[in-house]
Amino acid sequence: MLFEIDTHSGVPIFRQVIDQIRKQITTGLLAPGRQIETVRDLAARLKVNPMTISKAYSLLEAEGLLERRRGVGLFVAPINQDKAARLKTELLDDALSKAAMTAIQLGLSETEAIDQFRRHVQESQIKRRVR
Amino acid sequence: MLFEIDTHSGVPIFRQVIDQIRKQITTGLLAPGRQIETVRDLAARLKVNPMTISKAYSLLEAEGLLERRRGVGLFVAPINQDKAARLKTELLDDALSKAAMTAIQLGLSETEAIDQFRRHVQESQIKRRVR
DNA sequence: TATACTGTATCATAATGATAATACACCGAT
DNA sequence: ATCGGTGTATTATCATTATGATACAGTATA
Repeated sequence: MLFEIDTHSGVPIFRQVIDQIRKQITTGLLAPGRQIETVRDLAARLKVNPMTISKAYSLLEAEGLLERRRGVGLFVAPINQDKAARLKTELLDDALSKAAMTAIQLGLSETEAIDQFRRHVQESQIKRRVR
Repeated sequence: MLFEIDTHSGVPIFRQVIDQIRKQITTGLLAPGRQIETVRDLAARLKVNPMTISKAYSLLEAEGLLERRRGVGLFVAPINQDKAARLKTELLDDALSKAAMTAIQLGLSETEAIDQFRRHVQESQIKRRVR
């Protein structure tokens, strides 16, 4: 479960953690029943306080995406396929609409915006392959 | 100079204000020499504390995008075309790369990602026209 | 039954962001 | 010279976010 944190973005760490895990659950990268990285491990890896991770996990549990097994750890909750799809659409629309609005605000034409976006998609794919 | 603030995004208000004004300056929507909305006015419109706006403006001044005229107000600074272009590219790349990464993380193919993005661009254009 | 893991509660502390109310220096125009 | 408009400094207060250190209940396993 690899991801990074941007400490300069102004977005709270626990929210970034939540966002990343949400993505990984909706795509099935984190499958239901699977145990997620322990609080202490993730905290150490991100060089962040354990309580910050615990907070993120607790909110994800309240959201119904994680399940707690006392003394054992936190696991990905079983998830309805419809719900997963809805969540995924929500995350996607949010990200894309923000970017689209920025491109339009910056005065790009539809074609220009899409060309630029294509470039970034291809770069992202490369990064992903390299990992 | 119209824009909105999302108080639920976790991103500080003063940063959102800075982002919006940066966009409007780099595109020339806010032309050099033009006076920007007063601290008190913008604060009232966004229903936000004046000092929060003052902070945003001060940082933009430190960045060289605004100029102070004592007792009068803040004005858009003259800006090198190269610099404007560079800033614009920076803002655009930032927005698009984030969105692209999200789309890829969510498992979309290049074609799917672009199709979805096109949809959002068209929606943004409509919103813009309506205003 | 120890031991070593889970998550989390509980303090205290600190930085950051935002608010509120007041006051001040500055400028332009009446 | 006064008045109303600039931005901003000041002081106090508050919520949120994050840290650090310590401690504890629950569970699995040796």
